[in-house]
Amino acid sequence: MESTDTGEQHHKIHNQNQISIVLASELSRIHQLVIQLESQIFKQPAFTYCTACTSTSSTSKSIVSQLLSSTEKSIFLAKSCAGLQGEPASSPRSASVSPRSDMSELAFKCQDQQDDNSNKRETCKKRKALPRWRSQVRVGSMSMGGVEGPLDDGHSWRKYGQKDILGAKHPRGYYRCTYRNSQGCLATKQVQRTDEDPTVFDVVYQGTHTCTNKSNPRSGSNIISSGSNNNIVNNQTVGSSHEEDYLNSLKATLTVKTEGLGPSSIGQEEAQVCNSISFSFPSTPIGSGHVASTADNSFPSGSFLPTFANSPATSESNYFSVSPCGVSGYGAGVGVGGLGFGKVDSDLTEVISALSAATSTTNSPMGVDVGGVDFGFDGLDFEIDPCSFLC
DNA sequence: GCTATTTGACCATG
DNA sequence: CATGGTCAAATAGC
Repeated sequence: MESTDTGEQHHKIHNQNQISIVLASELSRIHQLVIQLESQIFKQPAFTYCTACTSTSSTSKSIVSQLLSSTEKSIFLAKSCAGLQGEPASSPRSASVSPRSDMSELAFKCQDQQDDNSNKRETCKKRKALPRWRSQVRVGSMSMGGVEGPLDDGHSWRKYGQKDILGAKHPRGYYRCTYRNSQGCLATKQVQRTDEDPTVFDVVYQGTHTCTNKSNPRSGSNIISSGSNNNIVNNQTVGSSHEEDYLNSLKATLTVKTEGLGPSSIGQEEAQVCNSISFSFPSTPIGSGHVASTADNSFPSGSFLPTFANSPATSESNYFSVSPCGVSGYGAGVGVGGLGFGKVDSDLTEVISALSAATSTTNSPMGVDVGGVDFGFDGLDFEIDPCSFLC
């Protein structure tokens, strides 16, 4: 199998190097942007946070410092992957590749199991290898009808399950695209009411819409939180327009909170990263830690307008979130996600993919809003401002 | 009758 | 084994 793909692999490697070079360049840009952000932050008497945030400037300073450090590491890693500095550097995580990091493999495995196992289930229950991103949605806007008001994120969702989550007071609702069967749209989302604020829902989107049907987007909810995403693959175009809407909304009120974005692991702070996108790795299930929901099953089946605002920075999780922009196919798809660092460093690949997606938009006319970027390669937690993800 | 939701069970994963 | 994600039969609503 490998022998037959030699030429293709060479081509991939070549592309990988090129991409890595570009990545390094983009990371350098991020680095510069962080520096600019640093100067901007400390230029202002009071850094602007969302209402839910209470970070201190000292924390911000610390975070910026970490960002600078991490971006430098990222640049180094990218260059390493490009062969510019010899052996590719492996992230701390790369050594232990999550079994879920190789999604295409899972897909095949899934298929195999379908063949081997009984026909009890027609469909595979393996965790989906789809791009993910998280949003926190405030639905309590009185002017828009309150918590139970009609909400719509631009797509039709059908609830297919609900589950009580350990440690969460509120059950998590599982939704999939209404047009899953008719159009094969695999987009799903999980909705869970947050513990801190009953009007805030933590929405985790998985997969992107390939359906053409869209309901009329409403703007009743306030985007207060961030998107997160993992398993990034690039070139996603279909079905991402609503995410762009989110981002557009986001741009209007972008604020940043850097508290709690500390290095890896401890992460008990309920850092709410306003309008930032958090990157984590898929090796850890999402939302187990911070998606404390409060408790009520009344999830508007329809929709929430994901407001990229506060995402409980699941610093302990390996959740990798990024704007849906730039997210695309999966499995055999390549895109930047197919950077091809291969299984050797699939997690890193994801990071880089996301970063690439993020950095690809730093030239946005909107300017660069590097909300919170936590390139902690120790913990590999990334926080990137969604405004940078405009497609 | 059709479509959406609820809910218990099944299954993958760690 | 505990937990989370999904399925699908039962049920509800239009």
